[in-house]
Amino acid sequence: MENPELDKIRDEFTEIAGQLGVRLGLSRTVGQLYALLFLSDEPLCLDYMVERLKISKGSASTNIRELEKWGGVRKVWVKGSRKDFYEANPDTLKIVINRFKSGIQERVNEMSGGIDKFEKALSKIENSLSVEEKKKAQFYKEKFRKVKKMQTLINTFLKIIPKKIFL
Amino acid sequence: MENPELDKIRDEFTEIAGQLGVRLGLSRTVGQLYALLFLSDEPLCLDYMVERLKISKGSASTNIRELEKWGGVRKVWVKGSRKDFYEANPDTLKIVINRFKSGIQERVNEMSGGIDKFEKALSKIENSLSVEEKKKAQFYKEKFRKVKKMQTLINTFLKIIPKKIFL
DNA sequence: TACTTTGTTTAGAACATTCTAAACGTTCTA
DNA sequence: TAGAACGTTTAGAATGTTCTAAACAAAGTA
Repeated sequence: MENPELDKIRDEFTEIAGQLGVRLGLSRTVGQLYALLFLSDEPLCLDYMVERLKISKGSASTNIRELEKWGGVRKVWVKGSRKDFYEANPDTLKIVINRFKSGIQERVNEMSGGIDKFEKALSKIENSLSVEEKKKAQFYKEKFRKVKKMQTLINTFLKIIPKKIFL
Repeated sequence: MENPELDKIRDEFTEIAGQLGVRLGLSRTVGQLYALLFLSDEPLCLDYMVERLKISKGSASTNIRELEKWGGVRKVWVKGSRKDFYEANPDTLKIVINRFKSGIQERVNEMSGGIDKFEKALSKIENSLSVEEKKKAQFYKEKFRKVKKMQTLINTFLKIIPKKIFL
């Protein structure tokens, strides 16, 4: 059943997937877990993954749930076993894209909040500023507006992504 | 010239930009440096940035060049000074997008190479496999083809991005 | 040539992340 | 109810990243 050549290919594939995981802001292990499930024609239990990837039970547990959170895997029930089994969500591309989108959106929105705050702060102190300082404040305001415009563009764009990429 | 309120706003803005830098796979300091230049109406020298951000000269030197590499800033020559001065590339959005694109593309291409290698390796050993193993090898091949398809989609999409977002 | 100014490189410190191992809690089984 | 089988949590180890400080290199100035 176990062929060393086939196993080697699988192991190297998971390794590459691990690097992709890191790039996506997840951990290496998350990527490896997904790859292992992606290359399996049946659901796998934690013990198996621990064995295959040579990782600890704790790490497997934590990371598989992280992966679940991102919609990368789902728990499946296997009759006759008390273990948790998992299978890969086959829609890999969607997972990757969602990971990206929410990552960007999160940060963009966080920034939006900050900018609003700054603009208010500027307006508040504007009157007490010298002519020179007023000029600077005005300059800042323009820059902030520019950032906001950028955020709007990004948000609009993110909304288009799924439509465009799944045509 | 220095107004504490204005300075506070600038400092908080650079702080947020630092977090954005991290999200983009650059360092915090890179983000902060860009923000500082972005909010300045004149080119700044390294000493000034060291002073403002309370970072070391070495860090400033290394990170400003990283930023330069990504097209975020450019060196400008200021008459009467031997120092290097920098100014922000005003096209922030383009920088961010380029950063993303090349980051993804790099990884996708790296993966493509790996997949090709795997497919060749599979073809090579195919004959020496048992019936059961052959089935597994076939299964792997299908999966690899799926990954390749995904990569093609992503590449196509990345080519569209600039057209769509700058309309 | 000696000194100053400026930017770069690098060894190691500080920090953040992610892993492991072990303790723990829960649920099932005998 | 005792023990086994699992998954989860957590303290600390291992690892990786990015910073600082200091030595260094280069190039101008006196």
